[in-house]
Amino acid sequence: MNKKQDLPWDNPRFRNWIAVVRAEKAVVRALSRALAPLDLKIAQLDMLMNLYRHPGLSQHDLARRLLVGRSNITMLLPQLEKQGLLRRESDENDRRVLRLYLTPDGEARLKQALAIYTELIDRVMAQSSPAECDAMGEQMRRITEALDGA
Amino acid sequence: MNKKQDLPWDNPRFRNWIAVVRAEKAVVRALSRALAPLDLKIAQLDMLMNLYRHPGLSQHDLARRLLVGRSNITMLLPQLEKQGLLRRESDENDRRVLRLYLTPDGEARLKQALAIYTELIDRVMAQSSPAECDAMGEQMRRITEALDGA
DNA sequence: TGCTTCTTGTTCATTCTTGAACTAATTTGT
DNA sequence: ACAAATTAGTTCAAGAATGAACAAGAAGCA
Repeated sequence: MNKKQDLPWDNPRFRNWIAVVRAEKAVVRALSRALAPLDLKIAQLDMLMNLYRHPGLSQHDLARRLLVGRSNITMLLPQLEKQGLLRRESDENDRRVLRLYLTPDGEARLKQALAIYTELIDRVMAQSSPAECDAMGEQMRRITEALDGA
Repeated sequence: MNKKQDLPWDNPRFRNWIAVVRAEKAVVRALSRALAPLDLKIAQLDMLMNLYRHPGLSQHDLARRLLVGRSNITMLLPQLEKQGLLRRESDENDRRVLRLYLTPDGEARLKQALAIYTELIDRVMAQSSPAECDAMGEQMRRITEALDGA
């Protein structure tokens, strides 16, 4: 009749998920600090990464990719635009949409940031074998799919 | 000489970590929505969980456990106190510190929230075998340790 | 064509989080 | 014992993220 017996800390799935949350938070903090010298926030880096891989993305599509609201994009873009890291071009076929492109400066800054990011992730993932790492990535992709479907 | 060849998306470690970030974000969004009917935010649930397991925690120690600033605790506590979910008692030995305890109402609300949380995590982790899940948890714990040390 | 409905991006008010500066209380060193 | 350095908690201003309400443009349908 121990009241704690049915609590989630005895559930391996729950405990393991908590470990994921803690690790993710720790990495985010480390990355934030590592990026500070480049004057880049993580949210900004996410944008640059997406625009590098998908040039010409609309603000709406970028928001969906980043899992943030459209208004968030509107508020963050001027910072990056003022720094000259990206530019907005209005679509000729649809005058509502603005298409986003990295500038050469934007690409250069992105690559500096990615060097820092990969260095951190390599260090962090060195805690596991390549096979373990892949297995974990696979699990995570399944989780994302399971939630996106629902 | 493809300029993209040395980019992190070709690095399995990097790609797998991105999968972690995306999965974590997806679960957080799902949990947020699932908790809305209880009028609880995730940050508040985190507090209640920690106070349940460690009654009498000081605000400072709670902040360290949650990896947030002390001021954050100060700002969030009144909400939970007003709802009658926890109480603050000043320590007799050290008049600077306030010790935090769940009220019976707080415990009851916490258990409702944990039922929702575990249901979600069970569903999400059902994507992996128990062995895979444990292996992943272990990797995550190693990552957290590696970063906490540094 | 003309009217309704959707969609894109912006604005605004609100909430969360942070870090620096501050007060009060305790500890340390001499 | 007492000044200096630490520590716990609070306050404040600023930055980020959200969702609702809105304007302009596009699409669907009679």
